[in-house]
Amino acid sequence: MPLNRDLAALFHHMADLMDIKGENTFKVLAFRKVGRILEDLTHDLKESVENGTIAQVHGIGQSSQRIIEEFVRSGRSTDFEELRASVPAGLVPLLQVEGLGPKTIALLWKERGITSAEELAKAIDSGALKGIKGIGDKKIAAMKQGLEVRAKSAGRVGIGQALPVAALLLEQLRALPNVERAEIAGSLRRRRETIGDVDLLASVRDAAHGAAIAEAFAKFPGVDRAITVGPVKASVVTESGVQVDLRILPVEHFGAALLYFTGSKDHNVKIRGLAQKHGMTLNEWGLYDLEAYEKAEKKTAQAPPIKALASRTEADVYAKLGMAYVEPELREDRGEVDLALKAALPALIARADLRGDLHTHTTASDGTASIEAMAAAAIALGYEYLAITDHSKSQVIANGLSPERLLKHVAAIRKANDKLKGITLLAGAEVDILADGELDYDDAILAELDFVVASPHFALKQEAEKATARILRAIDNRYVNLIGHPTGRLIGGREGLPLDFPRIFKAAAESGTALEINAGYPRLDLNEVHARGAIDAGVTLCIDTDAHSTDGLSEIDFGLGVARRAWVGPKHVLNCWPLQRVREFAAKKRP
DNA sequence: GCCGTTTTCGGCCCGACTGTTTTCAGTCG
Repeated sequence: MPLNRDLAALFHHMADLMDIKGENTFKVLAFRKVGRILEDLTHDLKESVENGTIAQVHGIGQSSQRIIEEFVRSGRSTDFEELRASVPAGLVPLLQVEGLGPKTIALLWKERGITSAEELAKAIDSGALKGIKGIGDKKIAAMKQGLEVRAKSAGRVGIGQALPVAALLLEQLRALPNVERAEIAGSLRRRRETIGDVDLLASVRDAAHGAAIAEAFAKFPGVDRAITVGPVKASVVTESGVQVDLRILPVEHFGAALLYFTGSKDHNVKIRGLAQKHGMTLNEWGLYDLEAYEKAEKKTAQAPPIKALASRTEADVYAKLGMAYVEPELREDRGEVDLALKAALPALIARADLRGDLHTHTTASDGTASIEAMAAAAIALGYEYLAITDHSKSQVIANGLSPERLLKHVAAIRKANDKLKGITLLAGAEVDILADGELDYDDAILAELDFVVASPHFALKQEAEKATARILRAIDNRYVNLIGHPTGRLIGGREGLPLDFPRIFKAAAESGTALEINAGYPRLDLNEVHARGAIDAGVTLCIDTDAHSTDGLSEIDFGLGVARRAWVGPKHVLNCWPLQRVREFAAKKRP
């Protein structure tokens, strides 16, 4: 839904411009919030404008509504254009520079006429920044470094790259003396598909150990340089260019700190507001009685000297706020707080709910393991069934199977299945959806299979109408049970097909065709927004690894992360169902 | 700009760290 994305970007852009202009902070925040709401919206904005539902969205007021309506109607916004004309465009990217915020950028603009990163770099080198009140030598040096870092790094990194970095540091952290417990927090714990920085949390029995831990952390192998190092907090940049923030807390405050450091920021704001409403205050040290907290004598980097109402575990804090425990993947201020207050949160899918994997490869095409080896790995994971779905003939590079080879492969799968105990193998294929939506095998061949995955692999730059028609045609085929990685996107790589999702969802739901959440990084396709939209439209999802090796089968967790962030439960997911129901699902579509 | 079992006006989460500062502003998460 490019319109949603464009408008979300517009609101973020406007917020940036207003920030630099020095507009009221809360106004800026309001615009950022609208931007975020639009990003998360699972239905098409054009529709919500036409049927008036946009006015009902909490957080979108009259002003934003007016901007949205104008943009949907005309593809432009006069408010945005006026705003853009009043601030040099080159200043906006400077907000991404570490250590540079709106106030400093405005100051540089006003005092030295700087309007871009290039001009700032020149001014730093020529010494032109000297003498500005409030900007000293260290600040100038920090700006110089910030500009250099930005030139090198690509910003957010994918979860597939960030998780190994975090795991390595976590291991070293846990090995330090006096570290009681260490955990991943932040957006990585919430399983966002990309990560701005890695957040780690360590607890100690005695707060006095904090400084030594922070210093040791700043010198871990793999750490390139430290940004800040204090007794309760340290930030470093790794050699791979990822920023890692560490927070150190006494054990009795671990829960509150984990909650605070896991975020999201918007979730935190919401529950802190809730605390306030009940005469309490919530911070990273704990949940406190507001009156007692205000009277207490507080010191920087030390827990307040009063007893917390809750602080040891996240569950304690939520309970004291009158809420059910909220899983990290749900903490995005997407309505989870209200539901937690009513104890009405959805049951999320978990690893143990999965009964099989319905999209896997073997040595028959481009996999590295035999049918038997894949089956053994699936048994080890506790699966009840496994679909073997090798590539079809167009995938020449992947050693795709000709119809003749496929039929032999099917016979081999059935033979292996007869011998195996403890698991059922389904004979399948991952058949290419050609550019016009035709499938890479004839129906007569597909009819021989137990389970058919159809996926787009090439021509992934088609425009929306053509791409949508292509996938719809595949869904229309009675033998197709699952659309694999429906868009073909790659995180940090390619955009993928710009599908008209409402139409895809409708067709998939009506025809009894499942849509995949491909768990392989960097695919994660469908993404969380589309997965949520799919279940809202009554579509059955399927979470598969697309494994090309036995190890690949255990890479399911990224896919589960996407699903959980999309509020997906086991009832929505085909491969959480018993085999008999999976067979019925497939049979129902056939004549 | 957004919102309302504290409010249609007046609030809007909270603390750590850094740098340039004699008591605080800016940035970050």
